Amino acid sequence: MLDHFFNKLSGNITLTDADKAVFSQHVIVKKLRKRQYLLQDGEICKYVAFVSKGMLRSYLVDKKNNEHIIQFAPEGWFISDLNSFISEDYSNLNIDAIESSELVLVSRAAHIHLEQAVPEFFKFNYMQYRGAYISLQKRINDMFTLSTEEKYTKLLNIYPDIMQRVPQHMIASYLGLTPETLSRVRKKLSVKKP
Amino acid sequence: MLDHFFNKLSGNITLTDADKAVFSQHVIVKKLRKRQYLLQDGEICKYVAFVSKGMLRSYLVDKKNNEHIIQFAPEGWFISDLNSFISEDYSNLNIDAIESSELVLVSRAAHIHLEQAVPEFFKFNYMQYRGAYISLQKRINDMFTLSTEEKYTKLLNIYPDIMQRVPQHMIASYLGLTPETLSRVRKKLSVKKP
DNA sequence: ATTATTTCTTGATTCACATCAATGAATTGG
DNA sequence: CCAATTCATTGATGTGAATCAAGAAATAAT
Repeated sequence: MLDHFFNKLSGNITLTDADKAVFSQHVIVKKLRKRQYLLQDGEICKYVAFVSKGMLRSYLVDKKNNEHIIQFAPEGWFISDLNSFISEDYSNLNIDAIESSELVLVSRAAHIHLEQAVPEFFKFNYMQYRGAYISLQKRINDMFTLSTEEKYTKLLNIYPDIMQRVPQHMIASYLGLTPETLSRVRKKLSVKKP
Repeated sequence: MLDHFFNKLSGNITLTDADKAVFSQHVIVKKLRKRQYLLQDGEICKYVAFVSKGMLRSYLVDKKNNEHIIQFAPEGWFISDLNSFISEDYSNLNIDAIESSELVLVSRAAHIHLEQAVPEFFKFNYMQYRGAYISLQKRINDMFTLSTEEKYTKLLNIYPDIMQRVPQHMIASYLGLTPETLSRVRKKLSVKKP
C-alpha cells in the first residue's frame, strides 16, 4: 500500500526498514472517489497528502464564484495547503479528487514526529520545500513574461501526461483563462501548427 | 558588520560564538551603489544576498523589454535567484540596488559548507524555504482572486514601509501593471477613500 | 540655480480577454 | 441504452488595461 510513497522518498533519501516501519505506524492510507473533497474552504488543513493513485487538484474560488486551479497532483505528487497545515489557520483552498484516488496522509503531529524520528525525512522536506519554492518562482515568471498562447503550449510540453487526463476547462482555470478563451487559443494553434 | 545578519539568523535559530566565527570566515560583505547589479540576466547566480542596509530588487525583462519586478528586498531580507544558485543554470533574472546598499553574501560553496558545519543553519534554511514557498503561494492566490485595486491596497497595507521608499512605476511593475494604469487606480482610490 | 533626467499624470485609441448566449459533442449514471 | 449532466465550440458584445502621445512635477546632476 505504501510502496509508491516509499519509492518517492527513496528518490531523494535513504530509508532503512526500521524507518519504513515508523512511517507505517504514523501515516494513513485513504481512498477518495472522484469529486470527493480532501479539504474544503474554511477548514484547517489536517494533512499533507501523497497521491499514490489517481489525481487531485487544489483550487480557489473567488468572489464571482470562479474557480482557479492552483495545482494538479497526479500519482507521485504531494498536495496540501501548507500554510494552513503549518500555521493551523483556516484554509481558503479546496482540494478534491479529479479521478478516484488513493492517498497516503501525514497529519501535522505525524509530520513533526517523523521529522524527529527520521532525520532523513527532515532532509527530504527541506528539498521538497526548496523545490516547491523554485517551481512557484518559475510559474510566476511565466505568468509575467509569456503570452497566453505560450503559457498553454509550455504547459502541454512540460506536463503532456497531466494535460491529457484533465478536462480542458480545468487547464483554462489553471492558466487563469475562461474555457472559451482557451478553446479559441487552441483553434488558433491548430491552424498554425499542423 | 555582520550584526544584522546574525540578528536575522537568531530570530529563528540559536548561534554560538563559535558558529558566528565560522560564518565570519565564509561570508563576504559587499557594498552596492544605487543601480548597481548583483546579478545580470545570463549569468549564474553566485550568491544568496542578505541585505543589511538599503534595498534591492529582482526583476525579469520580457520580449517587449518590459520589466517585471519579482521581489523587493529591504534590510533584513534575503534575495537571490535560488534556481540558478542551486542548479548552476543561467539566470534570466536581474538583481540590482534600488538604494545604495550593504550586503552579506553567501556563495554556493559557503552555503553548502555552512549547512554542514552549523546544523542550525540547515534548519534555518529549511524554514526559509518553507516560508518563501508559502509566501509565493499567497502571492499567486492574490494574483488569481483580487482585482487590480485590491492587489494595490493589500500591498500598501502589508508593506507600507517598502511602498513609501519605492518609485510608483516599480510598484506597478511588481503588480504587473503599466505605470499609467496604476496612476489611474490611485486616482480612483483617492476619490473614494478620503 | 538651471539644466537634465526621472517620475507621474491625463487623454485618446486599441486590443486581448471576459461575458453572455446558444448549440453540439461527449461522458456519466440510473 | 437512453436521459442527464458535463464539456467544448462558436458568435456577438462589453470592458479593463495596454499602448501611444504629450505635458507636468519632482529629483538629481553640473
